[in-house]
Amino acid sequence: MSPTAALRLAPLAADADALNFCATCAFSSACLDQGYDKTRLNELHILVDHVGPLAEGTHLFREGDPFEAIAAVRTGTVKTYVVDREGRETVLGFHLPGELIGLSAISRDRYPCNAVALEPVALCRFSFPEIATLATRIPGIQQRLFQLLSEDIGKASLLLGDFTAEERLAAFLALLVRRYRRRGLSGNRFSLPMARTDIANYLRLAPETVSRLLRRFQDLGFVSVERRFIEISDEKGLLSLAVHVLRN
Amino acid sequence: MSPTAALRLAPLAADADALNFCATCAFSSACLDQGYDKTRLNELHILVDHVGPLAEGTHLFREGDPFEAIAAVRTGTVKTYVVDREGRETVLGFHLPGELIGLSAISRDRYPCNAVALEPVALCRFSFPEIATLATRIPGIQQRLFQLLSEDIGKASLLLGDFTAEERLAAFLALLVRRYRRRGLSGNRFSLPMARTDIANYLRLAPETVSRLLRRFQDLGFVSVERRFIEISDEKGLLSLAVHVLRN
DNA sequence: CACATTGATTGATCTGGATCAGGGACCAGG
DNA sequence: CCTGGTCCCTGATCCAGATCAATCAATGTG
Repeated sequence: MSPTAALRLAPLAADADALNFCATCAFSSACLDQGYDKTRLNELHILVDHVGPLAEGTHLFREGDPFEAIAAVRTGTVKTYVVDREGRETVLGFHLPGELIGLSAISRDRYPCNAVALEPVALCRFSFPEIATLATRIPGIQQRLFQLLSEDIGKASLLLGDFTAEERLAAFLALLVRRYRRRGLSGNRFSLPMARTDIANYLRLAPETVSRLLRRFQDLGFVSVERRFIEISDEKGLLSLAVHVLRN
Repeated sequence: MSPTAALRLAPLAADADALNFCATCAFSSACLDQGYDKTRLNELHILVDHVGPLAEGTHLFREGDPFEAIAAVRTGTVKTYVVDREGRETVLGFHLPGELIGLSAISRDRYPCNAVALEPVALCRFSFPEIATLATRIPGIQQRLFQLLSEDIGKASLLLGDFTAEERLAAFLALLVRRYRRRGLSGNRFSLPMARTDIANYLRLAPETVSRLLRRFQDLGFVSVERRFIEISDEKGLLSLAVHVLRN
């Protein structure tokens, strides 16, 4: 598969393995939660294409590519970003296992940004037209799609307000912990999949500022950082710095 | 109607007037565009509740209110915002005629923010559960809803990147022009419905900075500002300042 | 009318975080 | 082993925009 065509639609492969995984992914779990029968679940699974693993650095799509599919991250981390004409990069988000990519493309016919694997990535790919058609027959799917789209609207919270660098980075880390934990992964001890520069471009900071703040958080005893490895030793402390951003 | 319950569902009033207006609003225009027959259009219109006019300062909903309906602005301007525990306000957006409010509440059962009328406002209100049900029967409606939700995901573009105050304010004004024009309103000469403070809280600036920049834009000959009235005399000029933000 | 209130403007000063500059740690390839 | 290339860290300086402060214009209000 060519590097830039990971979300290009391929012949469907609804094998036992894909089916098994997809019982844990966003859509089919919506079905299971609501007790849909096996026949309907199969209707869903036939739409799912199991992609990857894709090597670090592989682009899932690039800005302007025709929109064909959305995807759920199965393993690994995906960065979405845009680049301005001066070559400066704005990171739009990081997508961890269990999270969706490509929702913002639904309203256009092209992807509005780039998506790249930060580490080896496996995906569940869904043809959007097909899943939308299915959604007209299975209300649970439609409802879940509305929910997922709506969730994404409010996602940028830590970037909206006029917060300090310290508040934004603390919130970023605290949210990472929460997101990993929600998916059953280790929340307090993990490897940051993205470079300092990526964090900086996401939080609108200089990479130097990210470095200095991580050092400060470590001096405060909230985390310990060793290259890309981070251990959250005082989550409460982090949350207390992030309280204005997270508002709870 | 009580001030804080403007989006509370009331007995449906699908009178001739509402029906006439709603031929211009987001959902029914989706139907008309796709040539749906009159029977189906009536199915849609029966769900629409025609609200207002609501006086300036009236809250359509407050953070934490139970989510019941989304709404399209018919006339006037609505500001959505959140307030942190120190009382500082973050403006999430301004909603002009033809634009939707409440989409970010779909994924929860409560509104995640406040919405207030900045000038007298008239709305089209839709019960979300009912329109979702209708969407399972009319694919055009479902598709339009997916589109509208998806559009909102990418909306925050001018707040994401690390742009200068000048770039953000120029982009804000240029987008206002574009949004008014799209709805057939005068794009080059209009009244800013929001206070300087609101613009500042939206763009993460101090109100003083907004004042100074408006003055600078005036000195550059791009606009002329007189209290809340603004005339865009050199749109190209504004766009040239905003080019990094708008990326086209 | 005088008087208070609210929003906008302008000037003076301060500062958080960017930028500039220099190293150091780690890894890959030869 | 060395060597070049990333990525990361740390210190010194600088500046865009915040903050502080004063004034002014417009709109009530009794």
